[in-house]
Amino acid sequence: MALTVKGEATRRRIVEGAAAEIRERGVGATTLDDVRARTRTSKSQLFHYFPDGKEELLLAVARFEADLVLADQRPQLGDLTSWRAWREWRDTVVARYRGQGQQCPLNVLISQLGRSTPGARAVVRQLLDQWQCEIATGIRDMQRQGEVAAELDADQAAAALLAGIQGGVVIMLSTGATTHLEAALDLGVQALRATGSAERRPRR
Amino acid sequence: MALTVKGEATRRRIVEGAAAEIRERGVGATTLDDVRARTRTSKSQLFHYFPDGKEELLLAVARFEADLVLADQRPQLGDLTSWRAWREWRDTVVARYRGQGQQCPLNVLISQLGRSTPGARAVVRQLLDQWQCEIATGIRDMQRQGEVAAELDADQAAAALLAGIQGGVVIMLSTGATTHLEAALDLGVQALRATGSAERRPRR
DNA sequence: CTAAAAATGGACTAGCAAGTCCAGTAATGG
DNA sequence: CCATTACTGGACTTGCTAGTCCATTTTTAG
Repeated sequence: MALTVKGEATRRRIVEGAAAEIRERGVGATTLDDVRARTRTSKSQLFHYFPDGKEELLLAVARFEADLVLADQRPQLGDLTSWRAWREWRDTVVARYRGQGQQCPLNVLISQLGRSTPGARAVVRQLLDQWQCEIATGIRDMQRQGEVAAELDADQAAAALLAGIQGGVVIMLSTGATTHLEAALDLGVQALRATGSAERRPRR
Repeated sequence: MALTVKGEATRRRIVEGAAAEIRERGVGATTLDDVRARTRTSKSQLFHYFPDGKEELLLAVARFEADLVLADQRPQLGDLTSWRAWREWRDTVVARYRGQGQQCPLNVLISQLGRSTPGARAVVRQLLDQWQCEIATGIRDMQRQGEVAAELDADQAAAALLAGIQGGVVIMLSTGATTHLEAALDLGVQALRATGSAERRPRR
């Protein structure tokens, strides 16, 4: 079943429309008919491009959203090579999540899509993995520059930072404020910097 | 509509059964018939005790779960008056979430119930508020003892810690591991302690 | 140009889930 | 007691949603 140019475009339109619909109304409230109406397609088209129906479509949406989440942090994430870059990354993340409010790809993916099927869960795991890996790479770079203590476990620190971001976003969706997200990022980065400036007085 | 003793018991049975069902299968997959079967009740009983139907029942479940989340952290939370107590609290939280695996009241509340109605969202907000407040109280206590730097913003630190916990739990639900939760708690507490032992060299 | 493959439209089905209704049984209180 | 109120059982209705089916149009490739 090779896709023609037209078919490819239709398929993309369906995925993007479904993603938008889900962001606006939640996965539970989104029906295939909603997607159909929004993307100006017919039932048969939906099942033509996603033979396994809704489940397959949701998986495609999950992949789409996962790509978006990381893309939204480019180019800063992946180039955390100075405290200035860290600052810019922090600002980018905060601005992104403050701006989009309730319509959050990350939340849709992790809390809604990621719960349903093993496939979607794998997509989530891969996203988290990559995300954490890029943060850890940034930390190691700062260690190489002597800005962060060499003894510090970069993976653990990246894990904590990532957890703070996830939690900050989750909380934002309930409170509407980015306070917690900012606190987690600010204190997380601050803790990293502190290890560097304390180099002179090693504990052991 | 005053409740008799029997009525009270039935009502409670419904809420608890619904909560368990939702924890096991998710809110989206839980139907009133599931609850009915599990609690050995009839349709008319469900609507007798929750005239507004499913929505009202879900709100009751949300309140129930919110109480549980904090109760699970007692007595440590609310008595964070020594580093030993902090350590025990950390262990309690980790053990709880490691033990319950996918069946997580906190997640059900925040990610599933909290999305649906304004009422449920209010319940979530109140839970987070109280939680953060108790953490902040613990930090202030440590400040009074000189174990944490006095200049530190206790509310901001509590917010960051809370975000780390939320994120750690969310990540655990995708990965199955408590790595991130532990990293967030450990580094969070460690950062607090570090401010105390650095008292001698105030920055400004 | 023309057959095969891809894409599309939309009616139709089957099943499920929320909510309604009414009839009947316990409990309560004066 | 006995009338009123609370509680229970379960059949029934209504509406929606995923998924099916087939007829038709468009595109592709030889």
